[in-house]
Amino acid sequence: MAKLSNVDRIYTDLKNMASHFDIKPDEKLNEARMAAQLGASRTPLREALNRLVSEGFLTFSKGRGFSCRSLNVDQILDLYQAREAVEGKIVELAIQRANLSELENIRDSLSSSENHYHEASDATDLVGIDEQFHMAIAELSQNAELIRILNNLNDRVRFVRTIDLEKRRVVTPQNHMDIINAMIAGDVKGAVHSMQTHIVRSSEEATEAVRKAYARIYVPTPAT
Amino acid sequence: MAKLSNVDRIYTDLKNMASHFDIKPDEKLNEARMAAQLGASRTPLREALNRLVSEGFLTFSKGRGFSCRSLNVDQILDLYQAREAVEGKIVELAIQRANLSELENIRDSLSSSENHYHEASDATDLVGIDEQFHMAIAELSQNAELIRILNNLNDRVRFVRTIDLEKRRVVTPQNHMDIINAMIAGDVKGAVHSMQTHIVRSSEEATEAVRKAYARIYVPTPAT
DNA sequence: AATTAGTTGATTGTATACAAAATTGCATGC
DNA sequence: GCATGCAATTTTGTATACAATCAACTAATT
Repeated sequence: MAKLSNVDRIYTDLKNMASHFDIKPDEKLNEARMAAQLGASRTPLREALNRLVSEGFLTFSKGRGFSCRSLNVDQILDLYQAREAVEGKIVELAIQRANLSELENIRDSLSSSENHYHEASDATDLVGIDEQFHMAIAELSQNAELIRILNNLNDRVRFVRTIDLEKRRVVTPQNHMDIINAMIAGDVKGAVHSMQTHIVRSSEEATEAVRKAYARIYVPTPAT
Repeated sequence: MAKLSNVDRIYTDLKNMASHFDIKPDEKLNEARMAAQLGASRTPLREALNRLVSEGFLTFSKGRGFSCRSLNVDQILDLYQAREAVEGKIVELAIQRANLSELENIRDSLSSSENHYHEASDATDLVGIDEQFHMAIAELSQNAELIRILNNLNDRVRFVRTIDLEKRRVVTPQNHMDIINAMIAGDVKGAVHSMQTHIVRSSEEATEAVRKAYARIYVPTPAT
């Protein structure tokens, strides 16, 4: 409906590639080749690349062009900590501003998706379900800026989280239930604490996940 | 030393213009005219514009080009709330990670700049001193992502804060002293609370400040 | 053998041209 | 008077051309 510009399309494609490290960490990317690959000229490509620089997916240095961001544990931990800050505030605001039925809706869709947690075949789905929960709460905060920041943070940790879940296969729907129940009870402190604990727990796996992510990036999968 | 590209220069200029609403809220900007004004062609201009879209200074819609973001109270309050979230976490991390002398340095430069608070002729200086304090603490958090987000938030509220201080002429160095003292004492709860209170207090003036900002934007100053 | 200078090739940086789309102004009809 | 449709004009969207810069390689000098 809302017309998508060519730049938007290129931007989305590139963001996916950068998120999944299809462009390898620190790898310089060739504009002409990439433009051809995406079926466009360098002009709209570079516009999209500039957006991604501002969003932390790429880096740029004059004369040397664009490179994928590097992948290291410190950066990932920084992102998780930023999520703690942002989502703590989000929970606080959501409790203030949401009405009961909105919160109950989230809780209900949570119990119904509990099945999915066990059926879900690949880690991508698991991460998707988790993100959906967090974004649903974020919407209730009614703070466009926090939503925007959280979206960006999610985009940038998604790959590592997916890799993490791929092997561990452990997801914690109980955490989600604790969070939403505390919110329904109006227990701000408890809800914020549950949320932050939930995120910290995820981040603790980050070190190992980054190592796995590297293996995944540099040893191509046999087939899909 | 670090070579600045043309795009970087244009980007910086445009960001200043957008920050100060030299481009009026919701005003569509003409690329050809703007390019001429900045002494460049549309190609690097559009690259810079795309960066600013990603950073929340401008909006873009296909076929209609770029516009300045709109200015309203809700958005400003959202930004202040995001600052609360981010700076709360920053204080927490800075206490964990900074050594005593680093904190004492900030305290010392604070007392020496107290003079400036009274001498400082224009509101721009006052806001600058305030931002410097907040960024100094942010550096001690050693979290690049939180620093990055805070920089962006500061850029986007600066104009309104400046307008606010211009008339009120009231700045609260005591707040800063309370924050840094609590940090030196290792009082995490107290420090976070002081920081957030400090920000909330500022945000309470936002409604009035936005009104003043509008007056400033649409009634050009006689001369400089 | 190591280092530096020079040369070549590839890649980025920017201007410009042109095509596509949107806006404006005007005329026409209701 | 107001809305509607069409033409003219402006503005945006993208490709391409070319200039400036960088990287890689070779060759010469110490």
